[in-house]
Amino acid sequence: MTKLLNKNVKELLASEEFGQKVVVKGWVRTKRGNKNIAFVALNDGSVIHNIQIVIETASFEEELIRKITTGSCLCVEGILVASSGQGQKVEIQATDIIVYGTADPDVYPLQKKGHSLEFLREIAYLRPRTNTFGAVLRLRHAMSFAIHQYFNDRGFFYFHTPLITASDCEGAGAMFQVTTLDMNNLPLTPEGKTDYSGDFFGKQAALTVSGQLEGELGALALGKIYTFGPTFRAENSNTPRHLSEFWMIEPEMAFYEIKENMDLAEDFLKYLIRYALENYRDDLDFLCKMWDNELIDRLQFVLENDFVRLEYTEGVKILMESGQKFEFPVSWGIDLQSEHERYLVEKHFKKPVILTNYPKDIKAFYMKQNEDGKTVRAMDVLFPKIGEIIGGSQREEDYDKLLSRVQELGLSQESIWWYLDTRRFGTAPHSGFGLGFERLMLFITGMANIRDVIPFPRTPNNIEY
RNA sequence: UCCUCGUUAGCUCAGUUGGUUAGAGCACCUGACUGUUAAUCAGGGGGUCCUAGGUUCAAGUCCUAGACGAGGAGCCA
Repeated sequence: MTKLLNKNVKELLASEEFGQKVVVKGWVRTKRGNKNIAFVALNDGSVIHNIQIVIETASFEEELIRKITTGSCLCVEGILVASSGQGQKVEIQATDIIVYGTADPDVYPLQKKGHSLEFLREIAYLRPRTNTFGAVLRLRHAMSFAIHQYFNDRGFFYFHTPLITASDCEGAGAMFQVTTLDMNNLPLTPEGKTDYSGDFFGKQAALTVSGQLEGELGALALGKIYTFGPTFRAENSNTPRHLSEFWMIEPEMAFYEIKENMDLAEDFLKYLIRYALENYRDDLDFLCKMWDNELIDRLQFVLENDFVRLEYTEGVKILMESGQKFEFPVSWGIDLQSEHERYLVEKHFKKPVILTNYPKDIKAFYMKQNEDGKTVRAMDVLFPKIGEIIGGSQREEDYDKLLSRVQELGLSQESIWWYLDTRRFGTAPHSGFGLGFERLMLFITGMANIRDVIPFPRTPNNIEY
């Protein structure tokens, strides 16, 4: 029995076992040639590059060769040889070909020439087969893996927070309701409101908008934890930076103060960038060439430079003294607009900026209050091109301070009694932050629209695939 | 949700002050070419000009409404 080398395209391209009999399976990107010889560029998703299959047409049925069109799927048996052509080092001289699946050229939407990203979004079920999405999706995997690796190596535990939560919890944005009630015949309370007592959970429930509050419980038991899971926002946001369903990484650390929190955020982001550059350079080079010529330089730059650490008050001062005309005027106490963040990051410092100590009135109730009575220990990491990539803070661990803040803001104590209780039982200083995974992917890939860094984007009015 | 722009062949787009039968490149099909590199060359087929109304002798072109898409803003990650 002949020994067959069953390797993927990535492995075959790196192989030098010329003369070896091999089998390769994949999808046809292009076919070209003439009456006597055909060249097929075959890709199996393992790597951005294709392997060239050389077909002496005389050795095969004409009908078989006709079936080999862009998008069709093949199993090719052949000999791995050094290429006599210019474009590649190795190629496969085909001896046997099975067409697993044809792709009728009249109706197959993907062509071997360029498509717009907007068009590819309309055929999201096929776009993973393109070079661009192959690269993006391999990098998406790489970043997922590197995130687990980073935290695992540093003693963090992966902590699973619930996706379905009681809905009247505080926090960001509108929520998607989860119910098994008959929407066409809702039970009503005597006051005429929906009666949830007969609903699946016996009360109103929704998809989570953040795992942070539960994550804090984990940190106050296991020390250092991180979450990495989907979150859901029912906001009607139509921008290149927002999704209705996105993935978030939320580390939470007992005994970390804001400074250590910042150090972790910076080290973490640099680790991920370095991981991509060192392990997925081919995909980055492709994306750099095709979509964003400054991608590699920008990644290198962020990697090599310290992030600027700046207090909100200082930032506001810089903005007010800048002489720059802003659409929204700057004064102490305002929430910074995109234009302000962009000015600080892209014009003034030309580096990533970590902005800290925001006015308490524009930040969440759980952030640790500073002694000045005006600010809280929040930190936002601002990146060039995409703006806020991380938001985090040291958490308020003092029960009375936290409770008074909850009351000030008129939040419902009943729904987060368990969260407040952590400050009654063995409370500890702790900190954490949230990283939007797709925001990270925008930065890593250089893609401009967040719908192009997730396989199946969920946005208002978009749920076909 | 607000503002701006857009929607013409499978894809990317052109289409002049409203005027005869709506064009190009690529893709596809046919043919040519002994090794191509998003192959090349020649020929061919392919259109609900987003939808519905309206103005006009005449609408892809002007008006109104709607649908969809993109960019910016807000919300945020």
